[in-house]
This record gives sequence, structure tokens and C-alpha cells, in this order.
Amino acid sequence: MLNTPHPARATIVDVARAAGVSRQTVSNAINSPERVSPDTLSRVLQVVEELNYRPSSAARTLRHQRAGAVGTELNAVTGTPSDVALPFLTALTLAAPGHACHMVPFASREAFPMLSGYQDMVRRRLVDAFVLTDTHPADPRPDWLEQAGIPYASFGRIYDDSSRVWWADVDGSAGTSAAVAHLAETGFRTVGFLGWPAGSAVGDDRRLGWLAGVEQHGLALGPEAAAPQSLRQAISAAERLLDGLAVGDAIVCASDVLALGVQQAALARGWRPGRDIGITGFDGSATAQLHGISTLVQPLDEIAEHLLTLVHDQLAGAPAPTRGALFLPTLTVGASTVTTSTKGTP
Amino acid sequence: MLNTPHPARATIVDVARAAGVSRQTVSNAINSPERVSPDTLSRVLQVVEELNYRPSSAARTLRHQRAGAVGTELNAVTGTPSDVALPFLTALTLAAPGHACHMVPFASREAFPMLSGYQDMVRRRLVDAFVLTDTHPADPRPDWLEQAGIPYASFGRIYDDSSRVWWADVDGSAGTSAAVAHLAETGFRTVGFLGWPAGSAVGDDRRLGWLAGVEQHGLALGPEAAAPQSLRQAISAAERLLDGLAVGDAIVCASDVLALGVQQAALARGWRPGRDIGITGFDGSATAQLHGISTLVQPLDEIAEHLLTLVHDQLAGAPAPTRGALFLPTLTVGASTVTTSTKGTP
DNA sequence: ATCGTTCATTTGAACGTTCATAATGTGTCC
DNA sequence: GGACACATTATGAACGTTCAAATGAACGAT
Repeated sequence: MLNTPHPARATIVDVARAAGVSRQTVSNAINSPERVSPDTLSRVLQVVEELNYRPSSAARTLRHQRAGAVGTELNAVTGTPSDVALPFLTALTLAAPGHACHMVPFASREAFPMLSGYQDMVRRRLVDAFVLTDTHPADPRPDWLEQAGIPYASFGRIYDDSSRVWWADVDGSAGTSAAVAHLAETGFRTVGFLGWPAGSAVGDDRRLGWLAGVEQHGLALGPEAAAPQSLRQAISAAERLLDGLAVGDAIVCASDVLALGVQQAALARGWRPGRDIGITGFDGSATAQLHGISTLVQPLDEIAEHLLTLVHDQLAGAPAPTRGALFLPTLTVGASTVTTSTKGTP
Repeated sequence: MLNTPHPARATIVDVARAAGVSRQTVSNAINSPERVSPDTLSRVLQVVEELNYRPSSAARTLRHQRAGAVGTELNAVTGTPSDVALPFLTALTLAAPGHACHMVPFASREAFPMLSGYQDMVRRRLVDAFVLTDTHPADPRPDWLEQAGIPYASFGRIYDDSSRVWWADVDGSAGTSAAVAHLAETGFRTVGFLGWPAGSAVGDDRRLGWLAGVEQHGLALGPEAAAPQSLRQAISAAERLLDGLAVGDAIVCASDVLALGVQQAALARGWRPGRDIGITGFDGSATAQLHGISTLVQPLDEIAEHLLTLVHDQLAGAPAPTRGALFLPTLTVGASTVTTSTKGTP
């Protein structure tokens, strides 16, 4: 970027001169209007509008020693980015102005996550804090950030240490449990599960919700299977699963891609999703929407809002919360669980 | 965001003191090393490393009257965001540091695009320029930005006025033409087309490439159909199209979602994609990747790089190019065009 | 020895804002 | 009428950086 100046825009002294007051009065009119008398206030604000004045964020930053910006890393390494990455970034971007800040994305082709990227942003004082995504066990970032005294909030729980509380996450088991409830209402009596290979905290959580839901609603426990987050492997796992099920049964899935696999496998054997087999996914991704799969939509707006509140609290020196925050996903019904005929209620 | 200060970090005077030189010498050591004698240079740089010093971007911005940031609007209105929006933003974010800047996303739930958002960023001097996406005929943004003297570059051509040249786009006809070439090589002899309803500049362009490709390679012109960017409608359009085709023929599509529709319709009648019917999509989206559809991948890195160069040139006062820039997509072969048997070459 | 030249380095000022504090005006109470 | 509280507005300084201009040192040429 070049170093030649902009076309001049109004500064606070221009406004002050035009309104016949001092710098500080203009500043007060904008930042603490109660301090300035009603008539000067209106006069100043009118000039502000006329000259289209807004305080320079750079000058503010320099004065306050606050960037008014939150960094967030984009995953530029994995070929297939997460389905919710963009909606989540959008939610953050929308929530940011309400917290008097803006988002600054950064990324690296080398690795994800990339500690040096965080370091760089901090040293140049481009951001005050970070929002983390894709945190995993043994993630170095929370450690490093706390060591450096840099506020952060994570979308997704932080595993290593339960004393880490600056996070918000989706309540996975409540989600799958709600999916089972919906299937029960819709008339499905046997519910299986397609999850990820055991050991992933998120996946195990979602599986528990399925178990609990089936028990709670007095349904029959269908078979379960696992596959990684790949359509091909989801399809073959689904085929095995369908062998153990009959028309009129349902499958709860730990992700939308897995659910898509079930849908494709069902279609391949002539079962109509929603009618012959109930399918629910998880994440509310564009994929689910595209294929008409009922899915658990993550409340990304609420989560983004909460995460920015968390970093704000840290910047304000507020005490840490006692635990991370869980948010309930909401079921969006698609064709994959629609009732088009009465199912086997005795 | 709050107004209490950061944990103190080293400033240029700290470095100067520690190195026993003046502010300006440190500044020179960083910005124009050739101006400072070799031994002081190394001494200063060593202290810079020890203290982990980096110039404050806010102070730089204030001094240079340059934000060193480029704004870009995220579409928060349409339910289904574009498949390439995130990869494109990632490409921009990766390219930005090479242009000594960073990206600042913004969005609004009200409308897309939202002029007041651009206005606000400019008034607060948060960004120097914008990268536009989803430009459409009668888009108010290019007009407004040029009027205001604000540099911009658009991903996607600007329609109204051929004197508008600050854009880069994908060469759609070259892309579909390359897809036809690939189908010809793979052994398909008849190639149909599934596009969008006539009238969209992008769609019409891609259709022309299909026509040209078929002619150039001496293939038989298959039937064509059109559907909007919706899976359901793509499937029904594809069904009609398949009625007019036989096993061993192929369909070039104007988008990945359309191609997905063809794939689903083909599967529904027992035709194996790639073997019984060739299918190509367009955009290189995650959808295509997920479903193994051959697609024309947009060179997003190149385009992002070029767009940032365009805004840089404008900031530098460089003369406008004579026309917008077109970039060639590259075909990624998936299962939907794979050769698993010899096809009807006589 | 003096003067100009060149190179390395330093000093003063400015970018636009807000904090801390000072100055001014207005009214109230005794 | 003077003192005091209070509300309103104004002034100086500082945030960290870089530009423009000034200083000082070294060196040849006269």
C-alpha cells in the first residue's frame, strides 16, 4: 500500500471551526453529549452532518491504545473449508459494530492454526483480541495467548483444562436429543445413529444426545455406525446402517455431510427420504439446505455476540465466568423428515 | 470495546534508547535500511528483535493518512451464500500482507450491497479502498465510489459501462470450451448444456463457450436447457435434458449446483456419472468437490492478487488499464468425467 | 587552512484524537 | 456584594510514527 495521502476529509478541528467551538466540545458532543448544552449540541451535530464528519479510527486507536479490532484466523490449509466458517465470520462481522470494533481476518498457507500470525497482529497492535475457531486438544493458542495476556474467546470448547472458560459452543447432545424428539413426533419408532469415529469430543457428545433422546421418548434403539467427514465413506457406512433398518425407521447423524451420505445411500436403494427413512443432520450448513435435509442449525448470531462480549469483558478486566457457555441449536425441518404418510404407530 | 490501555509494548523510542540512537534512525533501519551505516543497522535490528518491536499500525496510519486496509462486503442477506465467497475472502486475506495491507470485512442484514456501509468505513478512514463482489447491472457502487474518489476493484465484470476497467473476472467461455475439449478427449461425442435462464451475462458467456467448443472439436450438439441456481429445479431441468440424450453423452453445466442436479437426475435413472454420462460443473466449489464432479476451478489466488494490485495502482495514481482482466479457470477432473470404459469412438 | 560535498544521524513538527486540567460564565446563598 | 458551587467550554499535552530540515563529521579540492 502506498504512502501518498488521501483526498482530504473533515477533521475535528474543521467541525470545531465551522461550529465556532473548540475541539473538545465537538469531541464531547459525540462521545458524551450530556456534557454539552442542548443548543451547542444541536449546532455541533448539525455541522457534523453537514461536513460528514466521523472521528478517525486511527487517531482514536493511537490515543486510546486500543485497536478496536478483533482478529480471527481463516483456515487456508484444508482443501475443504468448514461449512459454517463463512456464516460464522459473517455473524462476527455483523456483531462487531455493536461492540465498537471490527474484525480482521488473517491466514497462512503453511499451517493452521499458525501462532506467528497471532504474534504479528499483536506486535503491530492491529487487534486487541482474537476469536479462535477449530480449537482442538493440545491447541497451543489458548496457552500462548493467556501467557501473553491477550484476550481471546473460542468458538468451540477448550479441552485440556477445565479452568479455561473463555469459550462458547453448541450443545451437541441437546441438539441430537431434540432431533430424536422431532423424529418421535413425526412418527418414527426406531432411530439409528451415524457419527464420527469415537474419540472426538464433539462427536461423542452428539452421540450421547441420541442415546438419551431414544430412551426418553421410549423409542427403539437402532444400529449405529461411524465414518469420517467424507461423503464417500459416509455413503458406505450408511449402506451398512440401512441394511439393519427397515422402511419407516430413521437415522440421526453427527453432521450434515454424514446425513447427505445417508440420503444418497437411501436414494440408491429407492427409499424416499422423509417418507421411507427419516434423516437428520447437524450444523445447519448450506449442504443440508441444498439437499433438503433436516438439520440442527447452530445459533451463530448468538454465539458471535457472546464471544465478542467475552473479549470485551476481558479487555474491561471483568472476572472470568465460572464455565464456558453452551447454546442450543434449533432444528430446521427439511424434506428428509417430512410426514407424508402415517407411520407405524400401533 | 473499552478504553483502558494495553499491557505496554515496546515503542520506537524504547528501541532507540536501547540501541543508543535516535527515533528516526530506528525508523530508517526498518523502512530504508540503505540510509543507515551497516554497523548501526545491525545493532538496531538486533535490539528490534530483542524487544520484539514492530511499528504501531495506528501511528503509521495517522502519519501516512493511509489505513493500509481494504474493505470488502460480506453478503449477509441471501440465505445461501455463494460457494466461492469464503475461498475468495481467504485468497484476498492471504494476498493482503504482500500488498502491505489487511482486509476488513463488513456486512448488513438489511440489504446487499449496502452503500451506507461503504460510506461509514470511508468516513472513519478505516479502509483506503474496496474490493467488490457480486457486481450486477445497475450496481450503484462503482458510480458512487468513483464519484467519491475512492479506489475499488471488482471481482466480476462491471456491466453498465465499458469504460469501467477496475475489475477481474473468470473467462467463462474459455472455461466451458475447455470442458468440452476435455469431454472430447475422454471420448464423449454428444454434448448438451444446462445453463441459467438467458439474460445473465455470466451464463450467456459460459453457454457460448459450450457452442464454440462443440464446433471446434467436431462433436454433436446436444440439447440445452436452463434452470435457476436451485437444486430442485436443476434436477427437473436435467431430467428433460437426459430424455434427449443417450448413455455415453455428456452435459456441460454453467454451475456446480446445476451439475449436481444433472448428477442426481442421472443417478435416479441408474446412469453412472462419468461412465454413462459425462458431467462438468463450473466454479470449483466445495459442492463439486464433495460430489466428485469435474469442475472449472476459478484461479482465486491470481484474481485476489490482481485485484489488490488494481487498488494499489489507483492509490498510487497509476493510469487506468485499457480493459478488465480475464483469468482462465482450470479443469479439475472428478468422477463425473472419468474414463472407465472405451466410449463410442467409431 | 578554508570551503563545499557527501554521508550518517538527529531534531522539530505534524497526523487527529481524547484525557486532565484550566478557564469562563451563571446562579445561589448568606 | 462576595463567596462558593456548578455547568459549560477551552487549552495543553500525549499517544507512536515519519517527513522535512538541521546538525555534525569526514574528506577532497582549492
